Amino acid sequence: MSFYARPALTVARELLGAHLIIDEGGWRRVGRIVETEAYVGEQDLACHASKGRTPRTEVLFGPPGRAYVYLIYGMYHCFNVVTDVEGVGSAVLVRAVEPVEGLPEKARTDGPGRLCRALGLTLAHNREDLRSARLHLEPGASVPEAGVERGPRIGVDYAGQWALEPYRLWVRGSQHVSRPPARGRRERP
DNA sequence: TTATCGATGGTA
DNA sequence: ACCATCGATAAA
Repeated sequence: MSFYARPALTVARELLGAHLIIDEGGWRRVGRIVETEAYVGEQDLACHASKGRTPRTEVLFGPPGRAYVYLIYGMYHCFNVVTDVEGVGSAVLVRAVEPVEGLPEKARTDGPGRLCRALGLTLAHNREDLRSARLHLEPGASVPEAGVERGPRIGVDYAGQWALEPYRLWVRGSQHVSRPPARGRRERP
């Protein structure tokens, strides 16, 4: 039973604090995951698997521990980790990391689109096995329960009641969590 | 500070 | 015709 062969919400929780490592093209970059979203299966109207098995979504139903990368709005990519057992179409979207290694000091890695741009993740990484040396995850310092905040997922208003489920998880107080306008209240020092 | 809008291309 | 986004711009 692998780390990924569990419900998306469980994996989303445990991915907080983990390191995302991409080592290819003579360039090693590492980010610490600070924000995730769980997409829990075919019944979840926000999950792409709810559209059924198509060439695009097939990877979601496949074995866990593979990458699901897709193009959104014609110009950005979103990086997901396929979760749960084979046959269940679920995944975890990585929404933000904090720069650890191999990234410009000014690089922004908050938000799924910006993080893929900064780390160089593209459709070329779709369906890639996450146990490879070039693209994998490693556990980092565990985030205590009190350090985890939860709320509704971003940008899935079309999903009706499913949009209200608190499947978005983030590390409390992280300066690298995405800040959508609706919530954009900057806490002062 | 919040609100609105357009870019841009795979997918169905 | 959508769309798990972002950045520019306007308004206040």
